[in-house]
Amino acid sequence: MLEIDKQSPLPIYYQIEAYLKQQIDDGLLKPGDTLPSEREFSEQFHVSRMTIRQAIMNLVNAGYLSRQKGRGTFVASQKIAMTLSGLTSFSEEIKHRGMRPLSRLLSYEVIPATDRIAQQLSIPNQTPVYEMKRLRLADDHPLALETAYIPVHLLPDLTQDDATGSIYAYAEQHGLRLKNATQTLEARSAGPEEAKLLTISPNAPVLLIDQRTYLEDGGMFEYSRSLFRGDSYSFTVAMDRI
Amino acid sequence: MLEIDKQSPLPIYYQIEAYLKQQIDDGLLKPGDTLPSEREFSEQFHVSRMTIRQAIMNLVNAGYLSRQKGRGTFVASQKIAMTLSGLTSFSEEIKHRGMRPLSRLLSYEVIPATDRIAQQLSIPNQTPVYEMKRLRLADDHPLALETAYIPVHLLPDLTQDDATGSIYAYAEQHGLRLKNATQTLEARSAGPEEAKLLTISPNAPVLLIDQRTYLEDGGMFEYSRSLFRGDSYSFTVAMDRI
DNA sequence: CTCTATAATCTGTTCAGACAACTAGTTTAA
DNA sequence: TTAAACTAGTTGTCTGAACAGATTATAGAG
Repeated sequence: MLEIDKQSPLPIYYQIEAYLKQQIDDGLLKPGDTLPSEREFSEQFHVSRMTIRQAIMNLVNAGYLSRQKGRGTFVASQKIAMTLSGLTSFSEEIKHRGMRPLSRLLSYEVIPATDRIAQQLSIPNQTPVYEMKRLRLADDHPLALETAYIPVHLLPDLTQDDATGSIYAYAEQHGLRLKNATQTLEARSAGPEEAKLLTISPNAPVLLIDQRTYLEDGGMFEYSRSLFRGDSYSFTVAMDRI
Repeated sequence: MLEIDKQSPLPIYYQIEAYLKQQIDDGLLKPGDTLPSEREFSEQFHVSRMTIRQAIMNLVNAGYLSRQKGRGTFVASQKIAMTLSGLTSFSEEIKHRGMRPLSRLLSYEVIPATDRIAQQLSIPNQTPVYEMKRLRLADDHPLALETAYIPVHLLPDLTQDDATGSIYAYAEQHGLRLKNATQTLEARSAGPEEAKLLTISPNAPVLLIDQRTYLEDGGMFEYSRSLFRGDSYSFTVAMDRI
């Protein structure tokens, strides 16, 4: 039974939201199950119906619940929720698939932005940017080849050591607030050098993923281009409102 | 200037939402612009602040706006909104890219579901399903090869003619409410027959997209597998909360 | 026993107001 | 001059209430 702490700095709706999400993740609430009505929740937790509503609506948007006017609130099928709440960090994703992630830094330098990179990052030509090439491995098997570009002025003190770990974590520790990203996927054939690094034969199919990462204030943080081995990586995405 | 119709069957928040979306799409509100505060809107439209909030929050979730506590509400960069509101129909997407979509029905039959298809559709083995193969063209150039499976009991009266047009539209006209879909993408090499139909050389890279479409009640509507030409198709997706 | 009207229950929408937390600019004190 | 305190403005959270619209169960009429 959930105890709500109205004194907590965490909002009440957030506490209820986390509680329900836990119940679903733990399997105590199964897909198709009917949830108590808003009024019942409201009395049970001694909070306003609008507060309950906010918790429920967030879970509906995240794909955990579904509701129908006049009928009630139901637990949604699980797969959608998994893919809708976008976990993006390479390390997290590999761990989630039950493998051990590893990165090898192939190169690290500061270069003036070329036309294409400047355009992708929405910055003037020749602006200094970090260029970092990394080989991504899962259980010691090469999985992807990534080239990332970040404007130097956003992270002026970044060192080669920092680049070995998670850049996202480093950025957030230095006051940058990342908000969202867009990815563009395409099928390509691997070139000779790429094939060698990924230990596949030349012209084998690879998934080319261009990623643009945005900051809270709307500015761009990073542009990266990755090549994933076609035989060992697939990408899943959920879409609403067809 | 927007006139709100409080007698309209359309909710007030929805009218405000549509009005703001229009302003953004028309370029009257540009990325980075600051919106009036909630209180100002509230007085301007003579509605409660909570109603304004609901309109704004929906647009924030759709990627059109962003907000910061203590600062205000701002128009977000456009690309994200475009990809976040998931337009999925092949025809719509091709039109959106300024091309002319066309479908050629290659085969249409009712078969008992094989293991793989039954599993993908969450139905018992051997259940009758429609199998429809279509070649998708954009401006008369072959773009994709699609094989779709739909349980017969969901659309018992489907004819070959119906299958030539939009199945989604047909399903909705017959009382089925589609809710969402998941897509899994992978890079592959084209086989000999596939290559011939797509007019590419054998072993050329193709994008394999598996799609599962769900109904409002949580049941599955369709499983389809498409092969897109790697040289002429890319797929974009937006992700929140990194 | 069947069909229809009614009632109860549910989510959806809207309101007016209150206080908290954060931001940015201004004023005051050292 | 500089730093701290204050203030006005903004979004975030929460309350309690009311009515609308959809769905389901129930009671009553035929």
